[in-house]
Amino acid sequence: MQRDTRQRTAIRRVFMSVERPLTPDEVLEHGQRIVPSLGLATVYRNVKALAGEGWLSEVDLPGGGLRYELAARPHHHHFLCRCCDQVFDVHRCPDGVKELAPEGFEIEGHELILFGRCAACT
Amino acid sequence: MQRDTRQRTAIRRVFMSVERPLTPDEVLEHGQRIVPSLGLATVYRNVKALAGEGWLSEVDLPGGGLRYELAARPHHHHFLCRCCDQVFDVHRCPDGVKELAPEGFEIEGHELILFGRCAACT
DNA sequence: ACTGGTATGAGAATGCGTTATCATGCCGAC
DNA sequence: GTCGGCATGATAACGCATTCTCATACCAGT
Repeated sequence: MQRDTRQRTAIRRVFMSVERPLTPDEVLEHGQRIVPSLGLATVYRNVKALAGEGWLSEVDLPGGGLRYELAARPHHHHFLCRCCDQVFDVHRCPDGVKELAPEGFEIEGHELILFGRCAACT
Repeated sequence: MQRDTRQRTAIRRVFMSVERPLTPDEVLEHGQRIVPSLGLATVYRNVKALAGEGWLSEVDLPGGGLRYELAARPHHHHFLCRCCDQVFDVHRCPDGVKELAPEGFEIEGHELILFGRCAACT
């Protein structure tokens, strides 16, 4: 059975208040502002559970380490700031992606990552 | 000073004969067909050196672990086969990528990754 | 061919992200 | 409020990619 703990509630609140994918470390940092005793293991456990039940989705970007974001977001892509390593959402998507694959290749999905400097780092 | 060893020559030949990014393990596997005694440490050393001198470029895709490819290739993107984990080149690029960034964000580069099944795995 | 010195290779060691351990805390049904 | 049992948290352990170690091999200049 799924208990409703302060920690789990805090982690959910973190994702609902931030509109970008977070690493477990970032979740920990934000979550400790709500529950100071929050531990990293708890973050991993809950984030994995929330992804398992479809509430979060995994975001696998270059640079190692999975990030997580709310699953209930429309199709979008990501901007990775080379300065602060934060990831931001990009809500537009180029047209014609499906037509880019070589002959005989079957496209199931795509990911577009923009690299650069975010507004705060410029 | 840079010596011209059988191993280094073999590694260069591997990249010149394959038109897709390779992981160190893939380089080892292909290279051992030329120099059977080739070791993984040597692959890592040479691949890093060749990237340092600009002959190879690093390809950082989701899924962990850097891949390498010839640096002297025109702009292109990648197709990651979810079945065999090989990466293939995609030579076309969607238009208007530069215009996708949010206000105040400065784009320095972009990477488009297609996921699916390659021709051999279909 | 000789020789100095760099490159190699097998395995140990490292770094890092993630997961397991287990005593303790706290949720929630009673 | 009491109590059983899952969740938590500090830390150890793990997996994996990558790098280091060092004795040996083999380029390259003579």
